[in-house]
Amino acid sequence: MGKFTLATFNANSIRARLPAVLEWVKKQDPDVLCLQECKVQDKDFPSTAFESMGYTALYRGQKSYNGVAVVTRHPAEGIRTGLYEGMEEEARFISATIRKIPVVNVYVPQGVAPGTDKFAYKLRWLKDLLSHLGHHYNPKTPLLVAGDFNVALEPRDVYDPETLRGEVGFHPDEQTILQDYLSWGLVDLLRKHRPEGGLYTFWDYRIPNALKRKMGWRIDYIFTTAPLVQKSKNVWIDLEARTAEKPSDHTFLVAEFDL
DNA sequence: ATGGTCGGCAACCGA
Repeated sequence: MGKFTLATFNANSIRARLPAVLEWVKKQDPDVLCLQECKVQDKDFPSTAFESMGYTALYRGQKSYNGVAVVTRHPAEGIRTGLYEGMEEEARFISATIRKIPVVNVYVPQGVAPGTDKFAYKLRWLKDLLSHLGHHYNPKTPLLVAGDFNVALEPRDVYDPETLRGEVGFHPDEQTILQDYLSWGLVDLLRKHRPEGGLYTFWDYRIPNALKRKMGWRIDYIFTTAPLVQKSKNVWIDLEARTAEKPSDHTFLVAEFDL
């Protein structure tokens, strides 16, 4: 028995957010932090900042866009980058085994708008991620899948479901695929613990005072399989992290386990 | 009230 916490955060540039992320890590002391949209090439990733706090950073980035990282204070093995063979540079997928638990961290394509090539790519990416999970893992064994999925699954996951229905991020074609993740055996840990609406992890910068006006989306997830659902003690969205001087458009989602 | 995002990176693109 022992406490184990995993958090996920779309940083929208790890370099712009580094002081806030370091402060959060220092305060919350997570075992594992999954980051998305690091927006930094590997040679410039601020790994020493995490190392000085006793963590190891695993990362795959590219210039300007995307980029994922797993920050861990335990040894990691079996590190994989790239959902597709030969597409590691896309920098949307990183996985590693930590304390014998496979951890998969993803930044799902945003999709732009239904009907576009990028939307079709998003749907394919979501399907291929589930295929990847099915090929490599078993829902009867421990598995953690975290990240920015860029999809709100249900009406309670957005501020105005009637208006937003059919838009990118709240489209039935996206939701149908994400529902297949649940059918396969993944559990949306936030919803195991917190069924109420109004819980969001993303606020569009383009909507003024979106946080204050409660105009958010819940598009970040921590999924896990049955053996870890049993050991899941609590899940929360950390809104205090949004009070930073320059907040990301997302905030931290945290899951605590008793392993 | 005649404005209204952010980050990367160098003119806009992506979110």
